[in-house]
Amino acid sequence: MHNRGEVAESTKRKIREIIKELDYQPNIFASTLASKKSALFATLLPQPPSVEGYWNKPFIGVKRRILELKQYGVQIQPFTFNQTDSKSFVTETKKVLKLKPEGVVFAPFFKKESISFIQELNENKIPFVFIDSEINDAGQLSYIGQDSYQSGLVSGKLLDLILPEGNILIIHFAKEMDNQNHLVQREKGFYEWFDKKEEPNHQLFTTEVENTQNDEWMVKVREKIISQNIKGIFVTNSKVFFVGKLIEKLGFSNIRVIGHDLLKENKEYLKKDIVQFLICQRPEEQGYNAINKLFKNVVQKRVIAKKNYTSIDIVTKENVDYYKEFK
Amino acid sequence: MHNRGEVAESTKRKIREIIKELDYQPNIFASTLASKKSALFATLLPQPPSVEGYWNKPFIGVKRRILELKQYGVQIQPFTFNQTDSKSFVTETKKVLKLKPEGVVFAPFFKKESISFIQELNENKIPFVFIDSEINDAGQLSYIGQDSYQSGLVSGKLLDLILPEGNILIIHFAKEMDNQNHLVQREKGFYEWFDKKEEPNHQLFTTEVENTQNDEWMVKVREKIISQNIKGIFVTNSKVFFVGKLIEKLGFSNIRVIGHDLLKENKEYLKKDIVQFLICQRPEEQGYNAINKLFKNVVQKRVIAKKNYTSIDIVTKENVDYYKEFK
DNA sequence: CTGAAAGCGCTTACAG
DNA sequence: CTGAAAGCGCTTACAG
Repeated sequence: MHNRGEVAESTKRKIREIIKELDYQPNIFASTLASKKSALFATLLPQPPSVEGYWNKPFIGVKRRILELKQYGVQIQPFTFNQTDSKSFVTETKKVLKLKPEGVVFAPFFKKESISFIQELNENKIPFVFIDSEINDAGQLSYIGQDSYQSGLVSGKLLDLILPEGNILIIHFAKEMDNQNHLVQREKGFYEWFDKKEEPNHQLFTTEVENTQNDEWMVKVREKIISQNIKGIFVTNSKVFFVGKLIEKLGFSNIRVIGHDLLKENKEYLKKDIVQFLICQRPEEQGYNAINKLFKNVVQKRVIAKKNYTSIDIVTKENVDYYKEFK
Repeated sequence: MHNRGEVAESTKRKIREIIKELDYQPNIFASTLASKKSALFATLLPQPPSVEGYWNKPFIGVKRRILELKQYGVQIQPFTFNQTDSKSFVTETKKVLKLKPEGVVFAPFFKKESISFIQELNENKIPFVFIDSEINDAGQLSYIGQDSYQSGLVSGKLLDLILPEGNILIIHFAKEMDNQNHLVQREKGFYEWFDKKEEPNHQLFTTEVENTQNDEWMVKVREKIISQNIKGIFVTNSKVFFVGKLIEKLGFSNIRVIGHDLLKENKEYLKKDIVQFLICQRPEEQGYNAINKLFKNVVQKRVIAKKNYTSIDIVTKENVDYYKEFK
């Protein structure tokens, strides 16, 4: 039945008929119990700076699916790198390759460094799934995450909607921002919204904040807010709570703020009405799905979709409590 | 090990220790393969008026979970009733009771009639799960659906946000609206938003449309729009496409519209910018979860959460394409 | 009460 | 090449 050697075509047909007639459905429990397959996967994700950091969330999803798949003999070896240090990323990719896993889930955080990693993965025929940000046509099995450009567009629309007048400051809290593709895309989408407006009534400015160890960055941003008549701020990643802190500390009022992701601190600023909208992307689900796609392809030999865009959730003070991590 | 008769306390302890030591995890495949349990569930949901109707969606989720659970021996008997006829609901409840299923998923659409059904279910000790709308403390195993009051509040906020001036019309496309609790709750939440505003600048009106067979209702609503200076419309259920039709037909401009649920027609009006926001609730997920909760409780004897609120998704032209039915 | 055997529906190594 | 047997890790009816 399952392609064992040569069978006469007529017999094949007969068997298929019987299968159809009886509506035969193989019992997956008996099947997996008897087969005893196994697989080793690796994950390579950013190390969250704290237990409240964004990257804990995808990893929660990863662990959850791995736990479920233990029964199938699937194992995982997690690796993490430092978000502010592209060299640590390279070091870890080498460890991954040395392990020779049967599949890899990773965030192509640093574009340049990711490309050489991908080349090696392809050479070794190790299937891989992108999570969080993507590189087009790199031979990936699948991408799991937001459409960053479109999410930028949504942010633009919403900030425009709540901003009667004044200018807008886009803040990237990141090092090597140009090497981080999804931040670039979010900014692009955001600009696009205002570019296509017929009667532009806001001017846009962009700034990068690389270091938040001390409060120096606040001085600079404050300066910009005042000199450029900033009334709206868009933060391109999950670090919008820094802007919340700035607003609280310096006592600004009437500044509208949009950021990303449901971190605990971000949620607090949402509830305090200092941040008006958070754009969210179900990170636990992403981690869960990334492992699941790998499993379905590698172990179950199924074909899977190349792009798996997560929803672009618009979260406000009023609906935030209904976005929980898994059910 | 699994509570078979009397075992000495000391032996029990020893066994538990060994279990812990080996980190023993029972193999669910072997377990379900050997046990051969089975269960029969019933669902009682509204009959969708067309293949595009809302109630197809929860049922897609129901069928999906049932298909997965076939392996566990779970079977389902679906019943449907006519949304505009509470008597058909009563008729079907009788059929359900006659079947004596081991669990029921149903939408307590008509409050009064549901209460007597619930009484019988409780008497027969048949566990049941509410979907879509809920009745408090009725002995349900769980509720799966939105927090309708809160979702009304979100609608209020959004319509307020995009409405510089003018009045608001709330339309219920429903018969026996007072008997449909979640519509009442949505309206309540919606009003609440405007009630707590410090400087009210919109007046609210409510109307019910019971019959959409012909276009008579349009005449009446048109009259209201003009005489009461209506600039915003909120439709409390998935029938907002009717308002889209009205606006297209009568050529109104500058009316802002908010409604519910991602029906195909609603989506079209969203894309045409005739409807500005749709509040959504992941209906397929709800159907899937409802069956799953029943399964977990009845077959797996697990304890499950009493309230399972779905997220209140804010859907616009820009993010609509990323809300797909299941992944 | 309790130990040991049969069987759940498959897969796979093996003998013929 | 192909049929029949062993075994996956459990549950449960049964004998003692």
